[in-house]
Amino acid sequence: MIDKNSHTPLYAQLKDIIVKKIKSDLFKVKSQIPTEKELMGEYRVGRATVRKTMSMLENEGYIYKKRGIGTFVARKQPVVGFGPIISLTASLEARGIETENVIISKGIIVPDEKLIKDMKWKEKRSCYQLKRVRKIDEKPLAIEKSYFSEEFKIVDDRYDLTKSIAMVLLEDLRLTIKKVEQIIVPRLPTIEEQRELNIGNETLLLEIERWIYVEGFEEPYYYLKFVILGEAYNLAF
Amino acid sequence: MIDKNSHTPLYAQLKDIIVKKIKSDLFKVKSQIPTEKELMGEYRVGRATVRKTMSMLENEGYIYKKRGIGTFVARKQPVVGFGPIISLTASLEARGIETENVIISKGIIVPDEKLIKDMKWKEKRSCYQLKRVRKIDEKPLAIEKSYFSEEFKIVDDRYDLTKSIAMVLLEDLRLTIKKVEQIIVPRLPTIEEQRELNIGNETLLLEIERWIYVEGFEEPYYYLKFVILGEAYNLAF
DNA sequence: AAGTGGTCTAGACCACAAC
DNA sequence: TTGTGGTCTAGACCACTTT
Repeated sequence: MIDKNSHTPLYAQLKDIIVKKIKSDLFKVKSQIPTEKELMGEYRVGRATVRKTMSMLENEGYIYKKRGIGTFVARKQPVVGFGPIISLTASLEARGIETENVIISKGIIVPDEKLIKDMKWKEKRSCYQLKRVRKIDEKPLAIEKSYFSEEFKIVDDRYDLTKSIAMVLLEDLRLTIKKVEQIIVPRLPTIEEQRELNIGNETLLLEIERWIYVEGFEEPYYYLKFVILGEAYNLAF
Repeated sequence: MIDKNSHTPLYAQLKDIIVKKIKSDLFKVKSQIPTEKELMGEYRVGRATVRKTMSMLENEGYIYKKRGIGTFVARKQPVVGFGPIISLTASLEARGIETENVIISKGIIVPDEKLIKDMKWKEKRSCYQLKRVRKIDEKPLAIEKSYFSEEFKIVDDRYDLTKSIAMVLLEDLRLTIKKVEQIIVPRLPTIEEQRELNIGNETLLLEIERWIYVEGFEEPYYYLKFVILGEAYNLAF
């Protein structure tokens, strides 16, 4: 199994072996994998080697550990954050990660000058606002604010506001997307964000603004602004 | 400095110390920090502890190592998760999809007025262009054109141009990303694209333009324009 | 040849969870 | 009490870079 004379480090060889076993369902999701001691014996390697392997697998999101209990398979694919194009919800779901959306506030507001400009609207009119917090395993991951034209507001009892707004746009309202603009800036959290995300003042965030234009409307139909934990992509959930 | 009776692990204490020294400019960016042996002596800890500390600092993007030379300060702030956002390669690889990059053309060009505008440059100067086709299982998936300032061109024999340019930016050139802008427009292919991607004239493409700004430069450092098969992604924003 | 980081082992003690 | 993962040490050999 492991070639000690190979130029490939033992931990890398061991990692490949474990990944293959996970992908082939020999090690099933949520089930326990052999203990460190067992792996040391089975593959004739030292504990540091086993732990290096496990550390890498944990960082990539394949496994998670329970102190005093053992090591378990998290999923068959490594974790990434959100893809370059698709939505956060979609890309997390595609990897078997369940996210929870908690609605903080919703309703019609009268935007101030700054918000009008941020939304790239040409004139002032009221709009519908939705604020949500995205959570994974009870841990807050992102804060999201969405804005729509009031005339296109999503009626609360007709649509599930805890689902992807994007899917509502495309599938339920049957709109055709004409253009998407997006700006991403890394920055430090505000006091409010520190509280809402339960983080310190030095944890880096990604601030993402997104404008979605649909057929038939000159101005952006949907403006989204959200902050997400910078290290979200390698969190081992 | 380090309290061996504390409940905080030694590697965590050491990490805090190093981070503070980096942030306070005691360890300056790009300068070498003490060797592992020196840190072992100065803080009276074992090598595994030093290496655990350094490994965490490296993962967070604070430091980088040069084999046989030493360890250096990369930046004063940790790196955030831009990889999956700006690198198609990274996000596909994370799903276990292996892609192949074929270089179509490369070299220095003199941009015309339109390209200058597209790149968001303020004045005319020559630039380095790289055109690649991304393939999965021999099937063309995307056509990609990258543009850099000529002065920052990636020297062919130093970097692997079939890899993710974004990762070269972040990891090899050790640049800090300040902002990413992106525009996505769904559209039908041109005749040329139909030929290059081997598709019909009704296959939907996504045209993606991306500007990456890095610390120290006002204008975009990197301009990318690519088209990708629409079916490659679910348009679920 | 000397110095650096990369890999690896053997062994120790600890905190935590379950029986 | 037993077994798990968490931390830590001392020491060894290696590959790589510079002198």
